[in-house]
Amino acid sequence: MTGVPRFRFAPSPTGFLHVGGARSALFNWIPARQMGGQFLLRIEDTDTERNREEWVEGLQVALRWLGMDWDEPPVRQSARAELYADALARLGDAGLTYWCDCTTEDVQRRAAERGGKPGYDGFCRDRGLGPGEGRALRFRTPDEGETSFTDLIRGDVVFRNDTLEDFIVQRSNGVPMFLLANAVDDVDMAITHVVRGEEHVNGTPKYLLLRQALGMFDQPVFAHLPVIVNEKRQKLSKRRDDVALEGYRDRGYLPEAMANYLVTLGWGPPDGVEIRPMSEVVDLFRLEDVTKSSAAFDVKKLDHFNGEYVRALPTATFVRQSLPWLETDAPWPPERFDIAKFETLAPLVQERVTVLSEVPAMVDFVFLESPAFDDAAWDKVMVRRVDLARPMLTGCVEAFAALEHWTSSALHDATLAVGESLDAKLGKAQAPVRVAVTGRTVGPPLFESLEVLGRDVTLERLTAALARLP
RNA sequence: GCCCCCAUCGUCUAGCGGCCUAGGACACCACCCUUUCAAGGUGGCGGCACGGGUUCGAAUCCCGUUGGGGGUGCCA
Repeated sequence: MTGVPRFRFAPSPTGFLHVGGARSALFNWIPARQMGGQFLLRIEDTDTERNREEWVEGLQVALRWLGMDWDEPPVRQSARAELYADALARLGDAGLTYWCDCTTEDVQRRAAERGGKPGYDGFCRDRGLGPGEGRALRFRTPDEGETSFTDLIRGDVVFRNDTLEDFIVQRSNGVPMFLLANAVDDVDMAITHVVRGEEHVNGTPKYLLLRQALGMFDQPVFAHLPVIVNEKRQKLSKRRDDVALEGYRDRGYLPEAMANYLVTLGWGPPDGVEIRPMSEVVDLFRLEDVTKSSAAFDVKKLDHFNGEYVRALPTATFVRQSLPWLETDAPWPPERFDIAKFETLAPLVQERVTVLSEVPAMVDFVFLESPAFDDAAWDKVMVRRVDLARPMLTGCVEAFAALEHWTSSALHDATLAVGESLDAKLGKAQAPVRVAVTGRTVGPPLFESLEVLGRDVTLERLTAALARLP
């Protein structure tokens, strides 16, 4: 293999990019960048009934979001029919294909009759059928010998050719099948490294046979990645599992955190430092080091990564990144949002969220007309401890009103003093004030929050809460 | 059924015959810090699936068992 290494990610646009696909893309992009090679995109959209144009765009948006770029315009299989037709003609001329009019039902029935073994039995191999309605083209696999390849992750993999059934290369509607298009394109695109999910291992000998039949005897370097599974150890499924990358983006996961986490699924850096910039991963990564066993997608760990990345953000960036959750679909009327107030609280909020979608709930008390009271919080602090809540609130109304300077430290001291007069430590004493003003028992530091809120609103809320006390 | 593959804490991993009394991370528990909650700090719990070999010595090599996964489409 000469020239620069060429990797490719070849998704089928049948849905959102899912985490497994994203990791496959990453495991192509990373070594490509490390080796100074190229990373290419190929849209495998031969099955027109299942493809949708919006997914094609969505795939690219998601890939870019994760920080990947590609070196040539994406190749669209739907636009390369002549290439496949030509390859098919060559296979036909070489006598390596034949027409078959068996339906799926025929094949299954015969398989059941001879002992429940699925797979095509070569029924039409020597019937000499010509093209026609309802007839698909099959590739004649060798009856003897074996086909093998070397896999960076799995080592040598060998298949006996007689275990390979004659497979379809062109459907009866004239559209070429995956394996054919895949093989033709990899040759045409001069792909040197095929990195993909382990679900493709069984198809690899067929792919290789096709390449050979087309005159390409050099093999690409293979790396079949272990599948990503759910907590029940099953392959991640679009229907069953939460796998859409867009979903994570919409919940406020940062792309850097997502990409970083994905990379730790099946691979670990030699020094054990998992959270690190992608540039370092590019330096350290080796396909040979990828694990052979499947890895479970662990949202808890992803959350941890994301929290780390969120906290590492410069505050200004955190503010900017949070804006989508604050300006649209926020629980308050848009005109009540005040970015200056948010900026003041931002550093405190930043330390307390793991995903950006949690930001609004952290600051909603600032922008809501009146706080959104949490029933459990109200009951716990205001009802069950009304003995403390009433004098606390009463004392704070008076003390806060008398404050010379409306600052967090002055508010702290005043609250502390009121609490001490009631023999309550600050931890207990601040609770009724917090619930009265924010509606919750948890949130950003209280006195900074009150400072941002202002004296008028604070006193108003304390008074209102007092009136609601049982 | 057949084909391919896998097997270290609950999870992600390090380990490539002696450095392993098996290391790290997430989660969990405890404590510290503390105006709530986080964050942070300290400590703890917890694993080489099993059985045979090979070897002076095995988590590491070989075989088997068991368990698990992927594939088996006129999807990709």
